[in-house]
Amino acid sequence: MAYKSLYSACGMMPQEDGFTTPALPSLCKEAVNSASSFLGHASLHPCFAEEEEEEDRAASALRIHSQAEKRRRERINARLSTLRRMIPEANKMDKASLLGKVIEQVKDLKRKAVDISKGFTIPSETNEVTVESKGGCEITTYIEASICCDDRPDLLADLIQAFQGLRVTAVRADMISLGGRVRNVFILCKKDSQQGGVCMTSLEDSIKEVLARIASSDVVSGKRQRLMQSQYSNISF
Amino acid sequence: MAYKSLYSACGMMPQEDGFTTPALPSLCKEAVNSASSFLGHASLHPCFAEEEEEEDRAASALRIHSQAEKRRRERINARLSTLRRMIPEANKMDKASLLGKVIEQVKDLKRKAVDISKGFTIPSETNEVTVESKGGCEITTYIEASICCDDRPDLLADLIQAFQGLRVTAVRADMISLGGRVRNVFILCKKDSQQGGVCMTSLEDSIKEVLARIASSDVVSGKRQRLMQSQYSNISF
DNA sequence: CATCACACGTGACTC
DNA sequence: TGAGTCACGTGTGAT
Repeated sequence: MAYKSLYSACGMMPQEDGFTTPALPSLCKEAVNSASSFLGHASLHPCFAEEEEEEDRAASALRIHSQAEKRRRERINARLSTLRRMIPEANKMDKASLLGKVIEQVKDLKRKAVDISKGFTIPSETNEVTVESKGGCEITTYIEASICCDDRPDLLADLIQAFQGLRVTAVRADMISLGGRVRNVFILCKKDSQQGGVCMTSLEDSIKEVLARIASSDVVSGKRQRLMQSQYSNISF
Repeated sequence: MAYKSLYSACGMMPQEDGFTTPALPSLCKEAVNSASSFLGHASLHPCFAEEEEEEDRAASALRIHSQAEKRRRERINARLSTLRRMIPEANKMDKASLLGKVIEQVKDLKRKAVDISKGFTIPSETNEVTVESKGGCEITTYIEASICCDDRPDLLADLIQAFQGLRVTAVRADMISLGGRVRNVFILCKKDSQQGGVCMTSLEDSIKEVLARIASSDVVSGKRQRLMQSQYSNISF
């Protein structure tokens, strides 16, 4: 009975959904016609006569099935084209390549978001100093230096003075203060382009040493009351 | 001739790829057998005899075609699976719903990234000062103040001093310096909890005035050479 | 029972 | 022409 499936409901072909579909004329109607005429030609067997009444039901079931499947395809393809609209220059790409680009995008956005919000972590209770060399471009290299310590009015001035003394300049700085504690993250690079003058690791060590000294010099009393005074701290991904 | 497509190469069914496929047995072989036997029954037409030799080629063409199509499906589904792995709790979702979630994720990440990097826009050529009251929580209100001007060594010190004079404190600060220009964004709140002491709009006006004065006081010569010294500036979405 | 979602094979089209 | 992509209809299992 499998050839019965050739009696599909190709009678209606909506096909007026032109968003990305190349509007195939779907020549299966001819196929059905030729096959049915051939079978009609071979309908000399009387054993096929009593199946006429259930063919209608089967045919209508197949028709609504194919319509549902078409709707499903349209749903998926609609999502796919809005996704294609969101990805730069993905207008003429395979579905697979498009999805690959989407994966890349999501990974990239997540990584960027984490990178950006790295310096936004809430200041911790313990003093912390990290110095880390970042890649940078081929001309200059960058150093990411972070310090987490008690806040005080002249902390920033001390840091600036320290950077000037080390002949590095901050091209990027993030500071978040919360209840007496502060966390600063700087992206530093060498001041004048005296590349290769001093060893990179020794410069990092110097920065680390200076920052540690600044962090531990709490002039004011150690602990102040901690109050959640900033809504800008809970950036979660 | 469309029924010729029933002679497909269902003889080999690899089907050993089980990652997500429920391993359908693909009963089209029965369909082919029944159909072919039926056609064999009706092969009383001698005009079908000379087509035997080209049926092999057509069959093999169909086989490699279906194999290629299977590979294509596998590629798409592999991307879909990795995408499903990246979206939280999308393990049991339709393809369409999964793609919807992906769209949502991408939009959300882009929006968050833009929100975060709002203060991180590259310093512009013209001086700009904006002061804007942000919502904050019910206890304190925040003021977002940004200044874009020429960079100079004591700019930060001037700003800090100005904020101290206005009795506001920065709970959050972003600074980006690019080629002699700098853009600073501060989230300010009143220093000691003297709420309602001064009118909010007059405080904003004072901040704006002070920042404008600081921005326009270029002690050094106006234009320095602009060099692209930071990779952290071109955050594009 | 119907409905839904999936994989499959196939015809049409493009490069 | 041959490899690759797409939409389509269909069979099938799950809910």
